Amino acid sequence: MNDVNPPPAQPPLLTDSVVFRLGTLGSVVTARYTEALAELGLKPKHVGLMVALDSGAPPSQLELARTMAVAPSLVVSLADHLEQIGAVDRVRDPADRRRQVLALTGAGRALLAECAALAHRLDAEVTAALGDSEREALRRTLGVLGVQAGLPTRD
Amino acid sequence: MNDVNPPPAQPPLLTDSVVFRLGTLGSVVTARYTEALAELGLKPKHVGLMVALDSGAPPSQLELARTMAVAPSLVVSLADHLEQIGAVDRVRDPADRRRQVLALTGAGRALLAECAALAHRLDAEVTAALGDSEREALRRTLGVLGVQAGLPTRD
DNA sequence: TATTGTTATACTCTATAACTATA
DNA sequence: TATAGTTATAGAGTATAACAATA
Repeated sequence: MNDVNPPPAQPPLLTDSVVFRLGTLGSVVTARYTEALAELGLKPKHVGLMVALDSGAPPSQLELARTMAVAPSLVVSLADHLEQIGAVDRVRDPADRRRQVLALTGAGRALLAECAALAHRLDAEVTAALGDSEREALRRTLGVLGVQAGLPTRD
Repeated sequence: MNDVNPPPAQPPLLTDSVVFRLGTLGSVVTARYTEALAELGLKPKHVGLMVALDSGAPPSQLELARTMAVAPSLVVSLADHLEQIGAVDRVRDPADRRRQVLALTGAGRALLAECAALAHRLDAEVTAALGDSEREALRRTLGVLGVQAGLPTRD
C-alpha cells in the first residue's frame, strides 16, 4: 500500500482504436486511389472485379456478386464497362446457357497491372513516414487481418 | 555469375499493396462499426463530428465542415440530430450572431464514450488473430499514418 | 418451378446552389 | 458587399424488385 492515489485511469479514446484508425485511413486512402484510377477511366469496384477474376474466384456473374458482396445488378454494369473497354471476355457457358462467364483478357491483365502500379506508387507516398521494416510489418499485419476477413489474396 | 536464369520476377500484386489492404479492410471494418453504431441511433459522421469537438477543433459549424472535409450543409443535419438527442449544445456566438457554436454536453461525452467502447470491443474481434505486440505495433503505425494524413488524435 | 442475368426503380449519402440573417 | 448557416435540389453509387431466358 502507498499513500498517494493512482492517477485517474483515462477512458480508452476512440481515436486510439484500430477500428477508428483503419476506417478513417481507409477512407482517405481510397479517396486518393479513386482519384488516381480516374485517369484509367475506372472506379474501385471495377478493379475489385478484376482482382476477383485474377484471384481465381468463380467466374459467373452471380458468383462474383457473392464473392464481392455486392448486388448482382451491380456486377452487370461493372462487367458491361470492362467488356466495352476490352478488359474482360464475357461468354455464355455452353453447358448452362443462363450463365455469363467472365475472364480477363490480355488487355485486362495489363490494365490490372497498371492499377497495381498506381497503388504501389501511392503506397510510397502514404507510408513515406515509415521505415522499411515498419512498412513491411504493416503490410504483413494488414494481410493477416485481410485473410481473416475473407479478402482476396494471391498467396 | 552463375549458369541458371533467375526465376521471372513477378510483377507487384495489387493485393499486396498497403493501399489495397487499407482500403478493403477499412471498408469492411467501417461496415461492421456502422452496424454496431445503429443501436445508438448514430451514423459514422455523427461520431466524426463528436470526435472533432472532443479533439478541440474550432467549434463553429463552418470550421467544423472544413475540419471534417464535408459540406457545410451536412454539418447542419449532423448537428440537428446531435442537438435533438441532447449530445451537443448549439448557441449563437454573442460576438458574431451569424455563428452557431457547438459543444459536447455531458450526455454527449457519455455517448462518445459508448462509441469508443463499441470500437474497442470490435477491435478485439478484428485483431483476434494478432499477438499483443503485433496489435500494438499496428495501432501505433496506423497512428503515425493518421497524423501524416491530418486525422484527429488526442495525443 | 427455380435460377441467371438484366432492366427499372428507389434509396442513401453527400454535394451544389439558392436563400436568410447578420456583419 | 461578404460571410455563417440553412433549405432545396441534384448527383453518385448501390440496392431491391420486376422481368426474360434457360434449366
